[in-house]
Amino acid sequence: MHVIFNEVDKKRNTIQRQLVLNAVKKLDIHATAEQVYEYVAKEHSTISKATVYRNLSQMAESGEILNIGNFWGSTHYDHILHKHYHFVCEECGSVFDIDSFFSEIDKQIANMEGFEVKSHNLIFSGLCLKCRLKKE
Amino acid sequence: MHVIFNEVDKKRNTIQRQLVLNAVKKLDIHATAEQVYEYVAKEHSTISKATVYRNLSQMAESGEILNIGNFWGSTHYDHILHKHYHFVCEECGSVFDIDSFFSEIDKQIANMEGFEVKSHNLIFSGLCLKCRLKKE
DNA sequence: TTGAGTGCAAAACGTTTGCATATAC
DNA sequence: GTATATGCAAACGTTTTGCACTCAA
Repeated sequence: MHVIFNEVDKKRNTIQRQLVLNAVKKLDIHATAEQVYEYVAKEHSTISKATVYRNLSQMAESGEILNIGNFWGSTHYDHILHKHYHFVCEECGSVFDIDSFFSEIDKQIANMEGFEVKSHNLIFSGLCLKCRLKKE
Repeated sequence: MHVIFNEVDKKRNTIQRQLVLNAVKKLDIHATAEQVYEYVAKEHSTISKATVYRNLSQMAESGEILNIGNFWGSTHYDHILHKHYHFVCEECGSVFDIDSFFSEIDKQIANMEGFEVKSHNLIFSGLCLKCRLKKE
């Protein structure tokens, strides 16, 4: 677990790149590009959204972070790299980690259908604790 | 399985509404709003995209069709209502039905985390047969 | 008759792109 | 020095909205 991604991918180690990655980690809320932008802009107000988008896409491509899908109209990123799932609250849109993983099911589906299954993404939805309590 | 959705939801039975629902069924490709629009426009050229979007959202809300998520930048809809999963080809973007369903896992997650889990969405990705064969 | 549904055009939204400039290497 | 990354503004594709009009009930 000590791969230096920047060297592998030959990416320049810019301040912006560091700030974007740091934001995803520090925010720790499965942040969107917008949330990362707002966070980074506080300390480095000249950063542009394009740079945030470019870095997030690149880092997801290289595996430094994870693109966990599009919920509530935006792409969310995760800094936790081990395989796990997510829960999205249908009321407030918050995203939570679900620390389970079914490693066998890709093979099951591949055998059934003849596809080359490379991965799967499992999203639970419902009400988070906060919103559940608010409802009564 | 003979619920008359229009009566339940008090929706007017417009030509456009019928055409949109029919398109989702006839296309049978987990169509996007754009695909539904193009299909319907062939027989009813005056329909507007806004009407297609409005009807798709409404029908997904009421349960007449299923919003199966946002892949490749667009929301896809399914006319098959029984619980099942999907496979998205990362090469061509085609969406296929996977006729499996793990009915117990919502409860497992709920017990673990204290959320009110209402449903889950499982998306497999990889290469479809066509794209797999094209690759060699 | 009347208000839910429509068509249109404009706007909103998230995201990507072209280009001149800045900077990491 | 050079080419990659940046900032900006403009463009993009998807989806939503305001409004006057239409038509299903």
